[in-house]
This record gives sequence, C-alpha cells and structure tokens, in this order.
Amino acid sequence: MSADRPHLADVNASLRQLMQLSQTRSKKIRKETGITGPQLLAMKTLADSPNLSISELARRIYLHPATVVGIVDRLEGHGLVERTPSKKDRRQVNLKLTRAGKGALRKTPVSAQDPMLAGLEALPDKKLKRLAVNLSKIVKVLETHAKGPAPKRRRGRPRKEESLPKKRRAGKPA
Amino acid sequence: MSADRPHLADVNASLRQLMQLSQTRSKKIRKETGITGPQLLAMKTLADSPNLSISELARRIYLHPATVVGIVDRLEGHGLVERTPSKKDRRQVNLKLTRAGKGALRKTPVSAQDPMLAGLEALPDKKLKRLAVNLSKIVKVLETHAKGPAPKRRRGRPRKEESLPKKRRAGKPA
DNA sequence: ATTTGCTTTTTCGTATACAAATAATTTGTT
DNA sequence: AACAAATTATTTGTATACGAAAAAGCAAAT
Repeated sequence: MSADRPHLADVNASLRQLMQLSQTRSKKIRKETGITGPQLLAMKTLADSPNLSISELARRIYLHPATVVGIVDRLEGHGLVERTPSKKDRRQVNLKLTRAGKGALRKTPVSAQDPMLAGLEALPDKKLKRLAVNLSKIVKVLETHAKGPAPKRRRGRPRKEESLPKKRRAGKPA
Repeated sequence: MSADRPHLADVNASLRQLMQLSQTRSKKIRKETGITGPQLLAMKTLADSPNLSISELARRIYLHPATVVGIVDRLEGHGLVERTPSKKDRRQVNLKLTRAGKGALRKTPVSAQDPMLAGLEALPDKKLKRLAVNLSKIVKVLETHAKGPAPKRRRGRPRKEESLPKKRRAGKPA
C-alpha cells in the first residue's frame, strides 16, 4: 500500500482503534444504563453547569449544535432534561437536568460515567498525568494542522423564501 | 462529576477532541475529493486486496458488516466499486475497484488518504515514532479494560433485557 | 433427505455527527 | 425607525456505526 512513512500507518491504526473502542464502549453503556455515551456526557455537563444554552453545551462537549439538538431531544423525551425558554434572549433555551435526570446520573456507575474512562481509572496518577499530557500534545498537533475550529464564519444571509408554516421555537407547549 | 481524579477529565476531553477532529477532517476530505474517510479507507483496502468479501473487508477496517454494506452501497452507486457474486460461495460477494475507482484513488492527494494523517506528515520521524508508541500504549490499556474489566460473577439465571421506553418525534418518513 | 446449525449479506431501527438551509430574534448601522 | 448583519435553535439531508433479525446458502448430523 502506501510507501508512506514508517509509523504513519501505526498512528492511524491506533487512532481508528481508539474511536472504535469509544463506539463499542458507548453501546455497552447504553445496554447497561439505557443512556448512551454522548447523552451521559451532556448530562454530566449540565449537572456541573445548569442553564446552559444549546450552543454553549455544544461548545463544551466539542459537538455541533445540530448534533446536540438531537441528543437533547432524546434526553428530553426520556424526561431527563428540560428545555425552558430564556428570558434574556428569546432565541435561546435553557437546559437543565430534571429531578429524574439527576437521579439517573447519580445511579450511573462511575465506571460508566464516560465512554473511555473505565480503563483509565485503574491507572496510577503518574501514568495518568503523562497520558493526559501526551494526548493533549497529539491533539494540539492535529488541531493546528486542521485549521482550528475557531473562525466560525457565519454566512447566513437571510433570504426571502416562502415555505411551510412549520415552526417550533423556544416556547414549547408540551 | 469526574472531580475524583485530576487528569481524568483532561484525558477525556482530549479523546473527544480527537474524535471530533477526525470527523471534521473526514468532512473536509469529502468536500475536496467527493469521497468520505471511511469510503476512502475501504477503497484503499480493496486496492491492496481485490476480491474481498463484505465480511473480510469489514474485519480489515474494524467495522461492522452492516456498516460496510452501506459504505459499499454508496461506492457502488458512484461507480467506484463493483459487487460480483462469488462462484465458490453463493452467499458471498466479491468486491473490486472499478476502473473509475482506481482512477479516483490515484487522484486522491496523499494528504487526504486518511482522516487524521494530514497533520502528522509534517512531523519529524522521531516525534512520529514516539507518538506511535504512546498511542499504541493508550490503546492497549483501554482495550484490555474494554474486553473484560468486570470480573463480576453473576449467579443465577440470565436476565431478560429490557429496552427503555422510546418516544417518537418528528422524523423523516423516508 | 431432512433437520439442525452456522455463516454471509442484507434490512431495519436507533443514535451519533456535520453542513447547509431556515426561522426567529437580537444587535448594529444609517 | 428602517435596514442590514450577526446569532441562536431547529430542520433537512447525508453518512457513519452498531445490534438484531431476516433471507439465503452451506455443511455436518441424524
């Protein structure tokens, strides 16, 4: 195959496996707790910082807002998270854990609190720290070369277009 | 929250960023070449080893056969890959790159040959090697704990598993 | 030969994940 | 105030990704 550099393939395989493991782990958690990895992460973040908006939550868990909408939809469907319209900005919604959500989070085994963390808890602190440092280095390298995600260029020029009277805005009846 | 260990959160954030970067990278490749990361990986594998079956291809790229079916469907839809029924076993199909597929693969810039590799090519060999070693260590740790970290012995009858209540929301009716 | 059991591909359902488009609102400019 | 630009949440469309089960074929046992 590629007459690439010697270790490029190794790195790539490792990264692939890493992601594969995360996927598998997520499925397992779902079977055990009924909640998926990303959902759990969202709940944990909301437990730490209530009343986040969709965008802010998305930023904190490194996901696209559109993805977070789906995750929150499902969590809300299960009665674990609640949307409330924001008073300050009527475009925004405030996300909060419901009582059931907090309870579910409390009941979740620590080993399942995050997709990849189960295997790491057994590590001694020294190794863990080294791992954290190494990983963040890797990420930094890849990030710089991937043209940082910061310059979020908005180009949504409002357009005049008739469409279906479909609207679901912040104020939810439910 | 994961305030129990100091570096656990860092590691987790890095891993998440890693996966998010891969996703972003894949999308960018798609915009440039019209082919996504997984599709590219499948094509590369078929270029190396023609006439693979779905299962075998799935094994080689660490994916579920059901996932590979979709990937091959799309590649075939673009005329890049061809399914031919196997003579030996009429259940199987043989996968091959078409002429167009080979051409497309040849035209793909090396820097896009894999989702995460673009940023790594600029690294000197020493760093790259260290990175490879570190990564494979990480993977190994996570892998072991993902395989059988729970020596929980269960006595008695296996429980019938129960899925949780699902709620419908506006979806697309195909 | 029929049954039983396994493998292989496919289909279905669910859940990420992102880009682009849209709707509603807020902010800034004139 | 009126108009333009930027923001926010959502919808739509496409592509992974997996598990479960259907559909078809193969192989060994009875």
